[in-house]
Amino acid sequence: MAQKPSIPKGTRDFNPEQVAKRNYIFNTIRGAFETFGFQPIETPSFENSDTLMGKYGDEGDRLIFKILNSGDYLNKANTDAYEEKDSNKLTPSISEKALRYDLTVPFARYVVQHQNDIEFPFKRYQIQPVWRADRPQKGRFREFYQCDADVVGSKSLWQEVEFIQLYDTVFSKLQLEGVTIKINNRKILSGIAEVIGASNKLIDFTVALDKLDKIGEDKVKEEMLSKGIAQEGIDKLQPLFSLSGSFDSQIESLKTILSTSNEGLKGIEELAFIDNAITALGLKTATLQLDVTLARGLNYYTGAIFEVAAPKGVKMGSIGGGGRYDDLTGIFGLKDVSGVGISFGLDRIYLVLEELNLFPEAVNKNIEVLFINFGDNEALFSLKAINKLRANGINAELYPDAAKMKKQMMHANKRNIPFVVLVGEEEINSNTYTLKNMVTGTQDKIELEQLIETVKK
RNA sequence: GUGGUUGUAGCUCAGUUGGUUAGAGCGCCUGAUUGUGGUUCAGGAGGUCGUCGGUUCGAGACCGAUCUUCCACCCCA
Repeated sequence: MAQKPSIPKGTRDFNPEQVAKRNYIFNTIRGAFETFGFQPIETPSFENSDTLMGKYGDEGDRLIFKILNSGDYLNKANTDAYEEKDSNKLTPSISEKALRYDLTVPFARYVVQHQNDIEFPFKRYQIQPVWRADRPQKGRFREFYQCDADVVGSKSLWQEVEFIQLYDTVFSKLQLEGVTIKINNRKILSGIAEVIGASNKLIDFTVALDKLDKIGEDKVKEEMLSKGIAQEGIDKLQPLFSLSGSFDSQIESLKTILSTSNEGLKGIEELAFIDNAITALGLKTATLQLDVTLARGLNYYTGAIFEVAAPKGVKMGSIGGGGRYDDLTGIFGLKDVSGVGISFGLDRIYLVLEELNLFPEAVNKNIEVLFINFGDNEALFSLKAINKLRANGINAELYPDAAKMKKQMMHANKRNIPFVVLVGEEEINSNTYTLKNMVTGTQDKIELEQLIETVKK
């Protein structure tokens, strides 16, 4: 009757080694967040559907996991929608809750709900799992962790500057050198759309533009044309496709292209400010790159847009993203609270570190000393010593059963425990301990203090 | 949501045009060795071939459905 157990597609179990590695990343990110002055909050795994639906676009709505109502949900279902087999119409009547899709929208909800208790500007960080009903593929899961840091209540561009430094700090600490922090600005994208007369098709326009390095110039033009953007408008984009070179020179070219758009010029000004600051401050290992084709999260970003690409040669989608949203809390009724934030994709960073072999050896907090169990008298004597080792910060344990010695040694070996201590009748009588080094295979009969010293090294 | 791909022992994989009791390496268990693991030697256990159904005298192999894996698209961390 035993059924073969399994877990849902796109989810994973983590063994002790994997958890240790994940914690290493979590701790690095958390440490950086805290030194930058962010404070932690947590929100529920699931929210009311109204809070999430409609915030991520149609595509986003499709990817939100809906939770079926409890009880006799069909009884209260929208019968018309049921008859018509209209899932979108039926869903709200049978599902009132949904799993968190990201950490930004729940944060906006949090800010609005607790606005009277929050001292602005409010810098919060949040490290929790999110869920998406996506088809899994490389670096894409249905359950994964996001590590977000956001500031609300300040329009200062110094925040953008700090976030770029935060990215640089975290990836440098993780020894992940050579990441590219791409930056763009929604205002520039709006400006370009305005210049080519496609203001009302901003999303279609940017989605197509975003694919430039993937499908090439011709295909991008094709897609724009098919979305109803006029040929003469597309012709005006020509200088954009050949845009290259340093941050500065791209800025200069953009000034020409966007000379007739006030909004576009504003975007350029913002980017120039950020770039000047970063140039003056310097980055440790990351590179800041202006990428006008970068178009993410347009359903709520209004200013800067960030995306972090793994070092060259690593095939992986973005390992971080973020941006400024001037009115995210507006949809929940709180106006004029500007926010800006970034996110780290833990699971993808993990894959990248694994691929590049960048996890430190020491992440695995293993037991260091195993005491062989020879019987109750010896066990009691051993535990007294173990208590002293533990008090000295040494991870030590006693094998629980007085099993065959071979079995106990084998256990130590399989767990990669570096030291084994043998305490039998002989040792008890002379108040000594036989310490065996499992790597070299050598062993010595020594006193407890000496044992502690040896293991500590 | 669209297209493709994968599934055989705990793990990595073989398995000829459908033909008897489905194999290997590694791992696991027992012993050589009752206070010594990692090496060696001897022996041993372990599979309803993802699941359900169909074709056939006969299916691990062929067909269908379904689940799962990985990949691309859409979108995204």
